[in-house]
Order: sequence, then C-alpha cells, then structure tokens
Amino acid sequence: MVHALVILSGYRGEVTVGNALITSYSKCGCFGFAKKVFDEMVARNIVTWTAVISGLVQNGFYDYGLKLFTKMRDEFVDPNSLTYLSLLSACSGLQALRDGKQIHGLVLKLGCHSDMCIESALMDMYSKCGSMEDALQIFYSADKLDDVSMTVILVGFAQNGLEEEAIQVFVKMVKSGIDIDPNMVSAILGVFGADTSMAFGQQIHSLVIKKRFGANTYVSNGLMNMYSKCGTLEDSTKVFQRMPQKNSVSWNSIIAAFARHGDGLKAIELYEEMLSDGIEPTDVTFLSLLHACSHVGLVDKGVEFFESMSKVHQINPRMEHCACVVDMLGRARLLSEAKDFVDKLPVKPGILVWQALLGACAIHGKWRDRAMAIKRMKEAGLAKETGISWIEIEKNVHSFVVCDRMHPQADSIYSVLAQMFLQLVDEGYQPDKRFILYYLDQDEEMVASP
DNA sequence: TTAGGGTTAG
Repeated sequence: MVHALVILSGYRGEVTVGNALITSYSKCGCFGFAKKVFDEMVARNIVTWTAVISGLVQNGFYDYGLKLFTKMRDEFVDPNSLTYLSLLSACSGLQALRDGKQIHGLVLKLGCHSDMCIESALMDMYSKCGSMEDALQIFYSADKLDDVSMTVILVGFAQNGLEEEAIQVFVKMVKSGIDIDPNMVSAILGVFGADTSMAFGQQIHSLVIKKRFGANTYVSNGLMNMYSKCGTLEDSTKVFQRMPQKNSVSWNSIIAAFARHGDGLKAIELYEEMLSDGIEPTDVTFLSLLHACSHVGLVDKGVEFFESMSKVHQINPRMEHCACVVDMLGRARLLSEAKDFVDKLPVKPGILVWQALLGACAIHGKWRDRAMAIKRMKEAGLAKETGISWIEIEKNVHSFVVCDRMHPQADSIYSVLAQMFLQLVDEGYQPDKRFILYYLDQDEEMVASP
C-alpha cells in the first residue's frame, strides 16, 4: 500500500525511499518485494546494498547474501561495518568457516574489529563454524563484554561439547554480579544433557523463578528440555503446562520428551493436540515423531507421518528423517523393506542412514548383512561413532566407553564386574552370543572380535 | 535509510 503510494508520488528513483522500502519489506518477511525494489532502483548506495544483504540473511538466504556481496564489490561499492555484520551472520548460518575468515580479514583491513557488535558477530561465526579456539581468542582479549557477547560464548561452549566450560563461565558471571538476562539463561540451559548434573539445573530453575523469567518462551523451553534430559518427565510436563505462550519449539520439546522416555503413544497424542492448537509442525517435530513410532513399533503410523511431511506440510524430508524410517523398519524386523527404502532414496545415503541399517542388522543377528553394510560404509568414507555410557553419583558424572580403563578406580570397577559375572553364571546365566561383535578381516571374512 | 545473541532431534 505504502509502496503503491510511493510509486504514484513519483519518488521511485529516490535512493532513500528505495532503501526504506527494502528494509520494511525485509522486516515483514516479504523479501520478494524488497528484491523487486532493489532491482528497479536506478541509483544505489552502500545503505541499499547493506539493506538488501541484511534482508536476505534475516530471511535465511545466506548463500544469496554472500553472492550479492561479491556483486557489490564488482560494482566498486565500499562495504562498512554494518555490511560485515550481516555477512558474518550469513557465514554463521552456513557454517562457512573459510568465508568467515575472509570477512574477518576484511574487517581487520577496515579497522572496525574492536567494535563490540563486530566482535560478538565474529565470535558467533567462529563458534557456529566449530572453531571455538578462534572465538575464545576474541572473547579473552576483548576490552569489554556485554550481554550479547556473553550469550554468544555460552552457546558456543554448549554447541561445541564444552559443557563444563560453559557452566564455569556462567557461574563466574553470576558471582561477579553481572545482570543475567533471559538470553543467557536459555543459552546455559542448552548445555544440559544426560551427563549433566540435575542439581545445577535446579539451581538455574531457582534463578529463573527469582528473576521472573518463567514467562519467557525460550527460557521455559530450555527448562523443559533440561528436565526431560537429566531430570524427570513429570517436571518437564509441569513447565510445559504452565507456559503462558507455547511456540512450535515448546511442542517439539514436549513431544521429544515423551518419545525420549519411551511413551510414543503420548507423543503422537501431543502432536495431534499441537495441530488442533493451530501450531504448524516443523522438520524437528517429525524427527521426534518418527523416533517415537520406531520405539513403539508403530510402523504404519510412522510411514504415514513421513509421507505427510511433503504431501500435507510442505516439508522436504532430510537425511535424518530417512534414517529414522530405516531405523523404524529395521526394529520391526522389516529388513528387506528397510533396504528397499535405502535403495530408492533420491540422494546418496549418509552416515546416519547406514548407522540405522547397521543397528537393524545387529538387533536381528544378521551379521552377514551388518558386515556388508560396514563394508559399504567404509567404501563411502564414513566412520562409525563410539558409544558412550555414564552414571551420576553424588553430583559427579562418570562417563565411559567400551574397554575403558581411564577411570581412577578402574581396577576395583572391573573386579566388581568380574564378581558380578561369576555370580550370574552361578545363578544359571547364559550370555547372549548374538551380540558379540564381528569384523571383516583382510579377506573380507567375518571374524569374532577378541 | 543499513547492524551482533537465546530454546527443539540425533
């Protein structure tokens, strides 16, 4: 409407008017219109270019944003620090470390690297690209930190598997009297997993109550996930029920919580409730649903969900969804259907699909199939991840892998295990030899592992 | 007239 008026008034060629239109269209998600204005503008300045690049990035078109930057430089327009902020966001979204480093170089050249916004954008880019070392170098050498840079570093620790470091930094922040905001709280809640102490999670919950952050959707979503991962499903549900405003992440989280705790039927029931509440499912919703169907053996229902993704909800299934379907078919002993599904995939199966197929072979003792799948995985250059287990004793979490002797009390642990084994044999226990591992030797023959 | 951060699966 405003745009129509602007055209009628003959202001179309005015650069400031065009810039303002690009910004307002981008902010309301109508990027198509913003791009049309940009294409039709006869005169453009740095603000025009930055507005359109930022619009692209904010609407998730990261790649396109970077491409437009190349075009901008071809037209000899000099970028400013605001242009770089949007470009760094694009690199974070794409996890494009190489591009990010190049932008970092340009930032240094322009001399705006000490700008606080640029510093946090750089830290965010490095941590999202998995290069925590670079992010920390900026963090520890920064003259000043603010709420954004502190949130960025907490998320970085959490996403890069440095939970202990995240907790230490957060505790230091609280002790030093920094004003903790809801963003920082949601960020620290992201570190909770099965191997994190719930006692610390409860302390965070107390902080949420004290600061009255409970109405914040991000914070409550974080609390729900914390409880479902290292606390109880009951506490997780309580947080969900008390939320004044639930978004798709809240629903996805509660569905995932029930799926994680083995109650697939309740997870499906909640999905139906989500739809009747008018919340559109996302790709993550379907991952949890497929996971739930897989564990309770609801194959038909799972296939129905998978098909509804593209047919009803316009969501393209990703490799992870395909892996869930393979897992589901495999657990239901439908091995040939699982194999057919993999063969019919429009794209090359990735490691997750192979792992699901391997798992299916292992469950049903088909070692020849498993060995063949491992062989095909090796040919595709993919490796299998090591499994890990853990236990929480008096607020300390002890984790271990197969044949692990790293624990300081390893000798006593193994001696107790040996005693337990002897006791089991005495009681008439017979080991299940179907689960003894096999591997392929040089002649591709199956050999039992020692 | 252009700008940095938070929650969900595996």
